[in-house]
Amino acid sequence: MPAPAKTTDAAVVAAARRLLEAEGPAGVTMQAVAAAVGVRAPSLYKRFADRAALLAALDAAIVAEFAAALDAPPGDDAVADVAAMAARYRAFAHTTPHGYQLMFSAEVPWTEAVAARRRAAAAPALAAVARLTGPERALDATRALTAYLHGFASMQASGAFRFGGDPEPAFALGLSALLARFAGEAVSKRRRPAPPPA
Amino acid sequence: MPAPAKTTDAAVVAAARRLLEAEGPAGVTMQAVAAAVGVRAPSLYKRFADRAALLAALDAAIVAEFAAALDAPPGDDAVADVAAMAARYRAFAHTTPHGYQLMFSAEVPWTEAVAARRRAAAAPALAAVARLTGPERALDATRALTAYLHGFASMQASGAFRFGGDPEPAFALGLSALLARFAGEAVSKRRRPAPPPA
DNA sequence: ACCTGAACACCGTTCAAGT
DNA sequence: ACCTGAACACCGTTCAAGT
Repeated sequence: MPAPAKTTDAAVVAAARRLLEAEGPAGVTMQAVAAAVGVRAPSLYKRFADRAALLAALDAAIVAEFAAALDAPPGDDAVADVAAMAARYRAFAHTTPHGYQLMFSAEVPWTEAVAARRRAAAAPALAAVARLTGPERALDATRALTAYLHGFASMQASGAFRFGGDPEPAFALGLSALLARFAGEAVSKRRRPAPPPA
Repeated sequence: MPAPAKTTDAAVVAAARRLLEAEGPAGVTMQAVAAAVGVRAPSLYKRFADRAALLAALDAAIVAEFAAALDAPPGDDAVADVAAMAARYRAFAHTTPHGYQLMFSAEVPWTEAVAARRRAAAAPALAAVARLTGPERALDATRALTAYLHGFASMQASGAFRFGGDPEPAFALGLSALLARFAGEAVSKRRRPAPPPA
């Protein structure tokens, strides 16, 4: 009758999280995770239906980390707030590349629960962008900005931009183009005088 | 002494290409590729050092496909040329998602040869952007644009943007913001009158 | 109730043996 | 020269048997 649990769901996910960042997704094997919590691989199937379910739980933990990393109280400059959030986004992707990439990986099966978590995590970003664009354009603007941030982060992570020098000016150029348009085009460049008539 | 080759490197890569698009990267196993060319898995090791080398050859084939899909003769409107290239970029990613994604996958080991192929494939895009920005800003602008296109394509492929309706207006918004900045800010929006003095 | 060893199907990879 | 079966280490997963 004694059946002492040797571990917990949370401990399993935490072990998976450590393995992910240390070894990449291929290092998150059922055997390695089990060993990290002092158990044999078959025991994990009492807690998670299969490896995909474990990865989905890991994804949930990472989305929470990510949302916390993006979070900051709004200041009085909406442009600066969004720019700062963009910087935090990049910092997270750079600091924890495997965790970041798992959120976009096909290894995490797409379910309604996954989608709901992402929407919840995106809400503060949407709100910050809305302060810049108004509510009408907030969704489109957030999508465009997120695409840009994700594209830059993932290309940098996968080794693109390895030549031709510093990618920072390129990042700044694209970001300022987006923010300027979102804010109504009067932000980071003075208007030039009208061109002379033809 | 007879030792008739049953297949060729090109046939192996072509079989891998078909498997990739049909089943995703996990479907590209040495056994499945071998079976597709009428051979047993160990024979593939006479042609490719290991699965990573096969994937590198597959990547080369895909980069060539991609470059061909982007290619088009320049017209007389540089903005329209870049916008059209962006549309072809998206079309490729949408039509052949697994092929597209392999180019950014960690499964393809990063080597100097891989990097050289990518630079060659990016040259026409760089040239098209240079017609818009001048040579000084062309590299930064191409990087920013590529990040945006890649981000949008990969988020759409991974199922983001599944809610809140059509992602097309978001794509158009971000693209026009980038192109307007690249072209010097006078493209898709009329200047507003100067704000009244404070 | 939870844990375990043994087993199965499936990988990538090596290698001695065939022709 | 190229191909093959057999073998090995390693996966994910199942299940009967232990406590």
